[in-house]
Amino acid sequence: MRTINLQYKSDEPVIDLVKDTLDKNKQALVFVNSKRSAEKCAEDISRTLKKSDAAWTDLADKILHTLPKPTQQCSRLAACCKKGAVFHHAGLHPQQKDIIEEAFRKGVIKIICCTPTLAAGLDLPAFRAIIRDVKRYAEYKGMSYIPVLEYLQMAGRAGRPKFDTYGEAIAIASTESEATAITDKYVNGEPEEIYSKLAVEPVLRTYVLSLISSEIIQTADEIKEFFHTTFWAHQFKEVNKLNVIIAIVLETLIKWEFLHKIDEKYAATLIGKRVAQLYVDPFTAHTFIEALKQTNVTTLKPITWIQLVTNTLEMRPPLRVKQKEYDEITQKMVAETGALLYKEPSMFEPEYEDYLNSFKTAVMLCDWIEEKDEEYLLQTYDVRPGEMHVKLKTADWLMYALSELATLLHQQPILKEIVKTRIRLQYGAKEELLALLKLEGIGRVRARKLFHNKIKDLGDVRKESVEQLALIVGKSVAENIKRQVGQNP
DNA sequence: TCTCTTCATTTCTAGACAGCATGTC
DNA sequence: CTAGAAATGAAGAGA
Repeated sequence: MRTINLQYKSDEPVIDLVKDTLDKNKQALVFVNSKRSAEKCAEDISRTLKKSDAAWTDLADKILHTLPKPTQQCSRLAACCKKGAVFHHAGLHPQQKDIIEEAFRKGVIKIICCTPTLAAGLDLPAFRAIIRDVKRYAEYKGMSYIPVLEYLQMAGRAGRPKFDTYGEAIAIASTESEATAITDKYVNGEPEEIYSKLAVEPVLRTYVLSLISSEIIQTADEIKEFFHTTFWAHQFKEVNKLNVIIAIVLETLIKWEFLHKIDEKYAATLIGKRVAQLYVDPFTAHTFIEALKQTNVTTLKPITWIQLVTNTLEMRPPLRVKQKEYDEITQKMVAETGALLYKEPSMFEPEYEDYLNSFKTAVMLCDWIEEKDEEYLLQTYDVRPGEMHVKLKTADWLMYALSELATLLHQQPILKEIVKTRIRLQYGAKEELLALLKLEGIGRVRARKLFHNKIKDLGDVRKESVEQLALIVGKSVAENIKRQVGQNP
């Protein structure tokens, strides 16, 4: 440790440190514990910065125009960017993340306020890593200290090997006692043991099925042997417990008809093999199959399939139903109950809350396929573009799995509906646009424009002149889609 | 009396990853 | 099961 002499001494240590960093013409990452804090912190900092720069204005402009319509988040980010300080967290649109990361690497952007995302994933070194929060909210625990490993990752961002001979990792304590706690736990302490991801039962299920399906292992003994040699067993000292879990997993996989057992040898069934290939949690697959079997009794709507997908482990964490929304969401759920294949658990069951949360996620996705824009989703559901992106990706993957299972079960009419819903999710478009979306180079925005101009399907595209089309979607796109419908522009 | 500002009190919410899969009636 | 931001309420200043 070394002592830093700061010429600034306000009651806001982060800002003092940032100013000092800028005086030295260096860069800093400021780590905070929530997305909101990251945004606010960046705003607070940018407010104290007076300089402006053409490069920053250019970046801000790019940031503002990554989406067809900028969200409030976009504007805030752009405003900060004009002063050379930005925020970064999982809610940002992937393109905006790229812009920021690149600008920081080039040294254009000097300050990033971020959540721990930035420390774990990519390699973005800075002269200073300012760790403002060493505590973070954890459910049932309140504010609690983050793992040592995470601290080390953040601290490890300090120092740019090519530019600096050293780096500074600075943790901020608000009291003396907190300062000693930080020193003991993080600076002098040992990182806690990492436990393998296999520890989670769903993952074990998936692995067991996949190993048996690919005939790598077949007998119970081989299975045990396999897992005992893994990293997981190494960490997880209780061998008996491991065996018990494996036994349970095998039993349930047989019950769900993904495995069968002949002469002490396990083998995957036809469906089991497909599930293994799809790489979804067998439990998810099982619930999908059960739902697909009983679809003839209900009214089927997009929300039917969407809820099926949102109510899975893969889609965790779901959106959270906020206090204010509670009544509204409950009412909606009652209204849609005829279209839902997972029925709600009793209000007194512990899973009721989870059920509502996943239902809210489903409702949000339904708004997306009704062509609501990102700003609306942000305001209404508090989903930011980046989180939306992740949700859509997993939802798409699960919808694919669902459609494959429907094929396997010979549910042709249902399959059609599922596929439609899947495409609508990919594009965020209403059903009426599906025909146009088949064209390459046409997404939700252009399809909507065309539709608005009475061009509603491929036949209409054929009938319309290139010149007319060009007025709507631009010359090159117009020529492109004309070619796609088999005409020479 | 009304509007705007400031300060105190209450209410509300809170990070993020990897893993992987195709073809359409 | 806590910290900090946002929302709300109450009090004060000025026209």
